[in-house]
Amino acid sequence: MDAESADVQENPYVDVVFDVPLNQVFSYRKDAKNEACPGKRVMAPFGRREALGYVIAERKEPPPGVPEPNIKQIRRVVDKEPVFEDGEAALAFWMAGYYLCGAGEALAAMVPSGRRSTGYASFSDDEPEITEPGLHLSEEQRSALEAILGSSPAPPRRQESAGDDIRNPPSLPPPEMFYLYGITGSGKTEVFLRAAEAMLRDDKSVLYLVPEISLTHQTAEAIGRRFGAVACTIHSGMTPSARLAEWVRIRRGEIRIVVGPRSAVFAPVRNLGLVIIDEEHDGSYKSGNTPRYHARQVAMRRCSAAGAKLVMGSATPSVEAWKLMNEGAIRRLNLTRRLSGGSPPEIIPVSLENTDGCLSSFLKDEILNTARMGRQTILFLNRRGFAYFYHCKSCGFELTCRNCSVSLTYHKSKGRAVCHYCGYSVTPPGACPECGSLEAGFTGFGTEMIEEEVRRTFPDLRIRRADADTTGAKDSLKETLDIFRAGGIDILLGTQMVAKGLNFPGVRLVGVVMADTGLHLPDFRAAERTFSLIVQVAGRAGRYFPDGKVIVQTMRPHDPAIVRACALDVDGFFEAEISQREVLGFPPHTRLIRFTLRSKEADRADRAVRRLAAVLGPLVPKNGDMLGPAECPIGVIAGNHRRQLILRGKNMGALHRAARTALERYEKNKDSRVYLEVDVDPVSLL
DNA sequence: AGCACGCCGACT
DNA sequence: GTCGGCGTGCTC
Repeated sequence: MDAESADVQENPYVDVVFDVPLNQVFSYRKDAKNEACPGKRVMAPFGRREALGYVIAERKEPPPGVPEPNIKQIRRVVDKEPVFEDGEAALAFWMAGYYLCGAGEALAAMVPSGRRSTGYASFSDDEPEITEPGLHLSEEQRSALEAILGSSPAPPRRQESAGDDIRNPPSLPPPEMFYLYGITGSGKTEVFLRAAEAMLRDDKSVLYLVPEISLTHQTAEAIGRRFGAVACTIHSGMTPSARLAEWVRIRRGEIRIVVGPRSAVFAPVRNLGLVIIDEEHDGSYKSGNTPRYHARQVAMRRCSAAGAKLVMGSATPSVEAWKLMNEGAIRRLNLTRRLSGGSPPEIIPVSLENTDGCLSSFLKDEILNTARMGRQTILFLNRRGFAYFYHCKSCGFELTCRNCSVSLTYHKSKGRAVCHYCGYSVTPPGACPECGSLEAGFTGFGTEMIEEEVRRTFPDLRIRRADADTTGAKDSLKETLDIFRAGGIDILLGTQMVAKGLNFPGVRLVGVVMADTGLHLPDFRAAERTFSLIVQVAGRAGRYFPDGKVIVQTMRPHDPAIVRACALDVDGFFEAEISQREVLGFPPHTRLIRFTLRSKEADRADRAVRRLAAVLGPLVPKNGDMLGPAECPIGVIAGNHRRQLILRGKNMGALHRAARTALERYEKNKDSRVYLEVDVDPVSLL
């Protein structure tokens, strides 16, 4: 071990980052056994405790300004072999800069938190690689594939070298990007798979991102069948140690194509050649907690660092992607034709304005017709609750959560009114608590109420509901869908999770019970989401029942988002939406950084947001502005009073600089019991 | 983030 | 007299 002892002499120290909201690197003397090295996790004395840290570098001397005696020693090394490398560390520092978090927080989000990595080769019981005999590609598919593969081979960018380079990520030109824009059933998946295949043949690796939950399994299975041993799914049901084991195999180059949700964008594949983002518009690509990263953004960064290509796909792109396509930064590849040749189903908007109850007579008739034909119906509700609230017709009183400022939703099975944010519940009062009127009660559309109405209206039909409440047991949804597929259910009722049922041939009718739930929300993406939902449902529906019908019930039959969705006028919608966003000054014409402050005590939250506004205000860049301080649209959640400040501008670089100095100057410890959260490129402003 | 230190009020 | 909530500061 001469080399090692020479190394101790050479580099007796290591630089470590921790999973804390600090933008700082700490140096330590190596552990007694001298196992500490970059890429391993270590336990180190940190303040008055011991904490898990990530070794990002070695060093010859103590860092400037820290005298040797102040330097502590690493206690214990967690991993036998490194679990990340310079490339990942560099990505973590880039994330820290972009998302304004600590580099350690970013690393903690990328590296699985499993126990120690073993260092032993894992069993390989995988089947040999199977490639399905080539189906014929359509003309459109073929030219899309050619475009992706045939474009100029990007020169491999330099390998991130050790040293300070890791900590100061350079800005890089954007990668080559493509968008498979086309309805479901137009064969996007096959193009993705062929492109992946070509990359693997070329000795490169592939990341295949899919939205959380929904499509993960079927895509993963398809890929496993096709690529066998090289494929690997990082499903969310994996234990941390299983995840770490897979992670280590990927890092060793044993696995070269990874399928998984958002976090799979970090998979440490060797020689990355291609990242695929399926259903690019899907909201689950944006992380909901601290490094609030967007997988698309991280993918872009990884691709440009590696000289890899990025291919996205959806029938309803995000407004951001649409704009980049128009500008030419993303090359659009149209898939306009269904492979099965069928045309999209008829989409019929129906007004609910003068309807008593939640089913229009038109929808009722169609359900009956469908049942008489021996076919099946799916009824969609886009969210739990929301419109189902306690309301007094005399005085206008509304029953709201005492912790959160949202309306309570009545759950008949429990006989209680429940808050969907914090779980608080009460027995609903018989008369209005304000004025005593008996003209008070629950109105609106909740899953349960619709179920009841459907049962009342169609006593002879077999009805089943599937949503987060009935699906508590894991396999219950699968079971319901199995019964449905077998024809044992006439009407399937549920939220987006029943979308899978659309693949079943027995389905003829799809009803979106209330398309505009959420349209009134104070969120600049409301129209985009509503539009997307309708088009997705319709698109998926049409794939399997060309003779079928989609009925979209709405309170606002003339709302442009709904009209255009029903006409499947995607271009028209985006054109209107983008100019609307421009008028209002919202993304993608501007960029946003959102600061939310929350506290159990309203006055603390108020004080904090005012102090932050005071430091941020003077730093707002030219041609930018600051929205707030204001109460968040959902002012209270689970007893936390929420305040927000939104920094808006044209140029993210300038916003970053302003935000960073504001965060430095804002002494957050002066507001105890107040929590600050920073969200760069927020998706929702609720 | 955690965690300790040190400062005031209010209790056995 | 001390217990404890709360503001402050620090982490190689």
